[in-house]
Amino acid sequence: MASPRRKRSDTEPSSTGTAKLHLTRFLPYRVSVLSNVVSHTVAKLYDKRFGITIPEWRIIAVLGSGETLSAGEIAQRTAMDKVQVSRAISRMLDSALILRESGDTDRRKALLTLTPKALEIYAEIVPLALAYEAQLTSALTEEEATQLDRLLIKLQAQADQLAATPNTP
Amino acid sequence: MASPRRKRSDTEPSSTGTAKLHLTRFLPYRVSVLSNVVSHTVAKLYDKRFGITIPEWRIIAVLGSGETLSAGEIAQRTAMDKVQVSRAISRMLDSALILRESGDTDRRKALLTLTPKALEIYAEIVPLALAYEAQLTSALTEEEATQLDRLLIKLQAQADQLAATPNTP
DNA sequence: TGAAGCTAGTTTCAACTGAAACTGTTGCAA
DNA sequence: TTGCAACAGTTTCAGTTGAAACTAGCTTCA
Repeated sequence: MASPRRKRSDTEPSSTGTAKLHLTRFLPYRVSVLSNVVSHTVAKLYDKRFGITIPEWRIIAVLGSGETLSAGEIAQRTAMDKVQVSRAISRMLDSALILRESGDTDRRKALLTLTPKALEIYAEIVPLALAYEAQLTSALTEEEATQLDRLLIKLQAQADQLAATPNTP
Repeated sequence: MASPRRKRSDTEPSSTGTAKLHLTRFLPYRVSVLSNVVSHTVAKLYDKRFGITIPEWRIIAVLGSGETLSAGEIAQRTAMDKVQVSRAISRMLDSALILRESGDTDRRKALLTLTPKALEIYAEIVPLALAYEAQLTSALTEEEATQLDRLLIKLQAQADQLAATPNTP
């Protein structure tokens, strides 16, 4: 493998002082494009066969083990905001995918459980989802898959931290 | 490093026939969450200081070198659809960030160029964008960054192919 | 107690989105 | 030529989104 003397960076300070940027090498752009294609493909999978959206699928995914959670807990685990969760839940109530009963100790918290119908969907979707994931990673070696796992964890941690930082003054 | 005997997969065929899935280990979900955080952070960067959206920024990015492109070419290079591009352009015309003149040879194609004002924004944003990218990858070693690059390319290629495949019959 | 301030979840509003329909332009073929 | 399919870009429509305001229930502490 030829190894370039120095990693060719996007930065090109150039005598004029104007740095250049190639979108196709810009990490945020690349991640966004990848995410779009993947989400779109996966959404088609869910929607076509079961008529559910990604937020609904995520809720089914976290409740799929039979657990009972509040809307807030679902929001945390699915990385969605509470508005999104609220709306997905109301759709799922309409389509009888979820049961809601208010808690005894705290009546603000609604306890949410999947209906048998939703559990069936879960049981059907999971293999499809995993099959897609397997196909996606089939282009990688076992070692690369492990690397990917580690890199994603690191990037996510760093992205979270940078997002939390108010603003580089 | 302890190496697990076998990669612990999400699949859990289990005697009942119901596979399980942990959202937090599901690649499409992970990529989506990462993309959201990153995009959100970056959008704040653009929006706060320059009042532009991500589509507008992308257009500025591809035209930033001074090139003249048609809307269709912009759509291709930015991975946005033509509707998104059309709308971004009309906003940019309003805010005097872009110039449009119809081509001589084909009057359907509008030739688009950035105004000096937009070029200034470009010159200001690029360092900020690159700084963010640098911070994001600062958690990685040089080698890891190279791996990431390779993995993203592979994943994108595979995702594109799977998206193109009509439907696994 | 009970006023003030949390927290959980919902609603509202204005902006954004994608798919499909549409307008105008070009190229090709009869 | 004219007629028609293909193409570039725009508009429409119906739905989705996120931020902020709001309602309702809980907690604290004077």
